[in-house]
Amino acid sequence: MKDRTGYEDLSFEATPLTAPMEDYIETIANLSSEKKVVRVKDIAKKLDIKMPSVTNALNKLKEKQLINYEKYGYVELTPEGEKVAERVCNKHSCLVDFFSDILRMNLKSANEEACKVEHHLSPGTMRQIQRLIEFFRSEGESKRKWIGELRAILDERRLSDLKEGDAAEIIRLHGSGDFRKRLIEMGFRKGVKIDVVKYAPLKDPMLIEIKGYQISLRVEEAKSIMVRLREVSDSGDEE
Amino acid sequence: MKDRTGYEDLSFEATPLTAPMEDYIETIANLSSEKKVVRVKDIAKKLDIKMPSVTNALNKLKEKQLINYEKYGYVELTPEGEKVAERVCNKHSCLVDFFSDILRMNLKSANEEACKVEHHLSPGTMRQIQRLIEFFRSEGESKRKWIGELRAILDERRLSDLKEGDAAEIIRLHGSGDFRKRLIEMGFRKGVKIDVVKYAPLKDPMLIEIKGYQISLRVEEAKSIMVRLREVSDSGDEE
DNA sequence: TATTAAAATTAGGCATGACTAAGAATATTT
DNA sequence: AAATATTCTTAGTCATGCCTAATTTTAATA
Repeated sequence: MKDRTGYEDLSFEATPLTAPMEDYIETIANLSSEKKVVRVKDIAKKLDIKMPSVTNALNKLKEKQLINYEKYGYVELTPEGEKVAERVCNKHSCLVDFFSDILRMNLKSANEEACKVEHHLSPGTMRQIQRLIEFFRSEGESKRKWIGELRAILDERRLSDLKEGDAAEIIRLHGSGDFRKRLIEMGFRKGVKIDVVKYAPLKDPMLIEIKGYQISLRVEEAKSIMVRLREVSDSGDEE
Repeated sequence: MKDRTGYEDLSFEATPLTAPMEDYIETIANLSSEKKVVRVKDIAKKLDIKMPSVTNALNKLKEKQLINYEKYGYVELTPEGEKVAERVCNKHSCLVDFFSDILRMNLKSANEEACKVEHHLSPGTMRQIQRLIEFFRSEGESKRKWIGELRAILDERRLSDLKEGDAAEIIRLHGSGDFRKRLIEMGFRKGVKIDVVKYAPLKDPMLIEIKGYQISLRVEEAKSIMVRLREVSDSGDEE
């Protein structure tokens, strides 16, 4: 910014932070409430990047006066940085609430999705989402029934959309006669409980547990099995 | 990808598109339904970037076989590109619906916000949002009342959050006695209608029309005036 | 057809933000 | 205290995706 006023740079108009920079601030804030001191190594690990990238970013954040940081030293947010952190963290947790409480996604997915969009939504939009959440949470007799209806819809998934550790209950079977028949023979019926044990490395065959037996299903097959989430909720992340 | 199978590159695993590249595809799709032919200049204008940037991007998209494009020629999506476009456009319109119908934002804001996040949400999340929208749209006697309640909440804004052209009605006045008193003298009372005429270039003083008079208000002042949207809805984009 | 105007391209730059390789500073151990 | 390990930084590279300036191609007009 040109110094046309005669004042020092008072940052009348702070450059808005880029998404990655917001991520750094957020991570630093999280780490400092977890640990005594925040180190380059920790940040690198949390963000899954290499240390030199962190050093580089820290120098930029220092220039913007968002952190206190000396070479080889620990990292701390300045009051200004704290402000930014609070804004970002509020967005994040508001979005997590939206994804988990309203859209009924599991916490892991909710967190991932929040991370991806939190840098891109305007305050106005966040305010509206906040209100939506509050409305859902506020009590009300008739409201409860309605929310139950909505949840029944949102909790219905294809078996293939579940994640490791998710627990569900069969609602119905789609698909053509042949495979469907085999499923029924194996005990896939409405009301039967299913647990997702794990996915193969490439995420294709999925291993599920049903009635005490473990069965491996191709994802394509699992798509025809509609289930309702129990306990932990979820949303499929991949198509 | 290394050619370890002996096959040519069949793109088993197409590189996922970056956000800007998805934007190009989306823009091309939109333009081709608007116009007879799609030209570099049109794309540049729509995305508000310069032509060389477009040329550059088109060459990359051509390599990925998403568009047909010869030097100095028109641009067309390949069938593969159409698929991508459909995916992206579906996301976009689903999000617009969410922001406008559910969060009650005006179309312009809804579109802007959709553009910003459409590249970052997973298919699983989109599916849940889609269901939420469908649920809101499906009819139901008791549901209507409930939705009305929600809208009353979501349609409440600070006057400062409105956009040019928005129409609203005063709900109540916050703020301390002095300024509040002046407002009341000027006719700011519950139920009175207000139109936002325009904002000054820097968005600070806002010009509103009330009871046939035009009044200029500082944004800080307008924050203390709570209104309910009529007709066109909106969400404030700036803090 | 020659000339001008518009559109598109090439070439070269720049900011971000990641990386590797190598070396310097700090901590830890012996 | 010296030796080793860990942590951190510097220096230099690379991919994206934008830009400007200058040139070339195509289209429109005289």
